Amino acid sequence: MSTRYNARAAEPKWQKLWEDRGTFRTPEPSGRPKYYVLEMFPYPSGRIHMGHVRNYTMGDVIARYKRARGFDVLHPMGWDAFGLAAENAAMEKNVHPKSWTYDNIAAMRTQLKAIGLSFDWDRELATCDPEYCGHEQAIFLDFLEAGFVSRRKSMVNWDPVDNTVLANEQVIDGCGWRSGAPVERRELTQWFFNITDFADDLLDGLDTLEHWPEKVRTMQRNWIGRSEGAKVFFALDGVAEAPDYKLEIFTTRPDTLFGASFCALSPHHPLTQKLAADNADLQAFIRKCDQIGTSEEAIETAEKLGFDTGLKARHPFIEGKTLPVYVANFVLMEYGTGAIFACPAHDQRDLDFARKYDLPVIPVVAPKDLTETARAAFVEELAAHSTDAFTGDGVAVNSDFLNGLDVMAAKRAAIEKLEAMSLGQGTINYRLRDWGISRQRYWGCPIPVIHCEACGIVPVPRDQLPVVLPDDVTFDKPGNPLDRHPTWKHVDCPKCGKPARRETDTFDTFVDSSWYFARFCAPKAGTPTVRAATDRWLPVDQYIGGVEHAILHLLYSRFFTRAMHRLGHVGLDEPFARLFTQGMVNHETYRDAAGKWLPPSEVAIETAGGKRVAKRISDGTPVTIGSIEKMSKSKKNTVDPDDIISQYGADTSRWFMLSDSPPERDVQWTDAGAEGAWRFTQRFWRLAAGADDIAPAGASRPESFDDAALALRRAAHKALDALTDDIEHLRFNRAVARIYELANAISGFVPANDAGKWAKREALEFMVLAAAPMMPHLAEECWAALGHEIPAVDTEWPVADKALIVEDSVTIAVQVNGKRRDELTVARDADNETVERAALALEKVGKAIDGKAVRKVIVVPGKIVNVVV
RNA sequence: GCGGACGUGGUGAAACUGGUAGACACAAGGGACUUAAAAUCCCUUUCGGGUAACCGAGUGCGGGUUCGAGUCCCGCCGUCCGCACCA
Repeated sequence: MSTRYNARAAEPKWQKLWEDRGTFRTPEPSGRPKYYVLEMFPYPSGRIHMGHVRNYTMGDVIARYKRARGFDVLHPMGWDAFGLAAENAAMEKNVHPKSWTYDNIAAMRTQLKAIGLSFDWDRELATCDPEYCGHEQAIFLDFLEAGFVSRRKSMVNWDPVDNTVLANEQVIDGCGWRSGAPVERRELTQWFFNITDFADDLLDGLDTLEHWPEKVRTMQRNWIGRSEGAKVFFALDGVAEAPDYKLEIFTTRPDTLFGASFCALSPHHPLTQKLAADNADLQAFIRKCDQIGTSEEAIETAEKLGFDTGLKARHPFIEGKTLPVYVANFVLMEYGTGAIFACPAHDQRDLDFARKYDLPVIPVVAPKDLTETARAAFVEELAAHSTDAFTGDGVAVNSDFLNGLDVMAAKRAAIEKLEAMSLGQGTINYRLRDWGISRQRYWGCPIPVIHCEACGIVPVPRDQLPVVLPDDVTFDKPGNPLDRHPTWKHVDCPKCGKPARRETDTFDTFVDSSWYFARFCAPKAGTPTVRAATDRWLPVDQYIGGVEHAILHLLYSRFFTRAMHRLGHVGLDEPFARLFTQGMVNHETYRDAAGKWLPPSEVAIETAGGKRVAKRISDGTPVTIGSIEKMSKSKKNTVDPDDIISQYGADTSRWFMLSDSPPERDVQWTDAGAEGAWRFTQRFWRLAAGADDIAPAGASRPESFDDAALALRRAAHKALDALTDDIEHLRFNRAVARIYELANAISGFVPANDAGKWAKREALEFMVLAAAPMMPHLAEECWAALGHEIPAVDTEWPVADKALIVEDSVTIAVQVNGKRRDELTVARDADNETVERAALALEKVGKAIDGKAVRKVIVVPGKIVNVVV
């Protein structure tokens, strides 16, 4: 044996062996239980980063562990390959998005393979592959036929410089994230998935996802934002062009209608727009509202502003009463109907507005159980002075037929009355919007429809799929290259044969990632999915990824699965049975004297007088050590996995990513930590491969063991048992600690006889096999050195002997008045009386009792004795 | 503002359903081996007092429940995340 473990030589060797043997190829149905492990697939940016290493290592540990436990494992990998970055690269570096993307994929595949991940590479796919696109287009056509898709005008964020639509998250402080130009609101005809039709189902489904983080479920619940209430129609006086105009509003508090003091319209409400057409003051007001901006700060400090339209709305319940109609900056067109009725007494915003414009405040709900006088005082105070609206539960007052009812009952009664009068109806409103999927981009999956003057929207016939992107495009001009391509969009209508126009918008890339998990079940099939395959593998048993996808990707995938279920592609609604969101990888930041960010590779850290001091390696100038932040290019605090792997090996990186921090929390990358992990791989190697005082492989178990050997066996079985449980629960940092414990136990053991040698081999084999999912290459190397022909990866997971885990005797703490005074070793099954007597006999206990009368003795078997005096 | 998570040594963290707080690792200090260094091995390391045995304090702060609280309850303070004029 050489004295050093050479990861650089060993790792490729074992990777090749696994590949040659087809070890990780997904098995054909075998009757064994299945397990589908999936990590969110990456965007092929060109380089793997440490976050990927962490994410994929966690998945790999599970995949390898489940494989060893006898599961048929599906563990695929692919590429979320469409997206804007490829077009930006095309513009900046003059490379074609396609070659840029596929080159990146090739580079990243090589990097991922160097980590030794147990993917079935035969199932690899990229969402930009024409086959994948074609199947996605077929699913879209299915959705279209099934009525899950619609096409309508909607307001979008339009970047006037880049000539493209921006997603909400691409708008920063009202400007395009790339161009910096102020974003315009523009009305555009767009394709939508009717996700709101599934809103209730998506909401209810969350209750079944018990193995999802509560946090993610809450976020989705809030995002869907279901609220029950009523639509109310207010007849308007003073709309000259439409005397019968009815203003439709949404409210969750129909019980407060008797407290209404005004109505308010969004600046973007159609009626507002109509009124503004010949009203310059209103136009100016609308402009003022739009200028306030969308930053959090602006919204938080924004004053309530209103513009009196002069219109009057007729109160639905009070004959002859009218309410002024304002345009107000705090009313959003995107929510509800874009118009409200305001009850200042019971809504803070309405109250702020009413106090500012001196509108009436009419309390119609009072706290329960107030005396007559107290209630009158409450009403008086709220109406006249208070600046705090009363939003709590209570009883209706000043509300005619609602008086005396509590809020819930009053809501119901109000809705009933509105419905009877045909002035409104109970309704449910969602915050969730339909999913706009049109993108005016080149590098995406083309939407497979054709626009014909005569026939309208015509789906591309299925035998003409996939609609592929043209290669000959230019990026020298802003806007969508598909749109200005000389020939691509010109096609004959499949229905009437006349010249027609291809849809030039492409899908939002979230569409691509909404079904890839289903495609992985049968990635080569001629149909988008194969039902037998999705039935066999879905749901994904363990899905792992970052929390940043808690809402969009996961919600869209849940929607897709439901829609695909109705069409028979899959047989279930929820694609991901268990979800785990892992934390980020952080690193210290460094800046030079000029405040410029420096990468860790250019900085040397020294410890002087207990303080850490940083210097620039090149010239020794001082460097400021900054805060610990998520690794990012902008702050240059990144560590390249390739560098780490070439320096220490993949197993060291994997080990370090799993140790110390709980997987759901952020982990800090430190050089010292990485070195520590590397030192341990070496120690592990010396311990396992260098052991010359162990029994031969396959030797039968001795009849008896001396105390030291028995203690080692106990330690080994205990560590194995605990580690197995830790991996089952994804507590990788604890699993790592168990390996350290076991290694420490083995290090301190010297066999005194053959039984001892046998015990040491057993412990070493446990250690190697238990570490194998985490450090697979090192484990193989050690396993072979221990004399095994069959690779560790094909060796079954060892099972701990429960009899060895339970100790015969236990050490328990003895407390006096809850304070620990001594400890006591007793037989595991000693009865309470014996334990109590032994505890009281202890010298230190007697001293602590100090002659006082013992009032009570609590004995918790196997845990503790507490003497109360 | 609303919702959620969290707060434990110099550091990352353990502590299952209330039962010996600090496992395991990093860092630091000391020692062994070596001509020397690297590597390795051993020891110390929650804080305060004491040579020591030992004593006292200790899981953000203040209360409470309990024989017993890092863990449960109430009220604060702080950090992080999500949402946000949602009618």
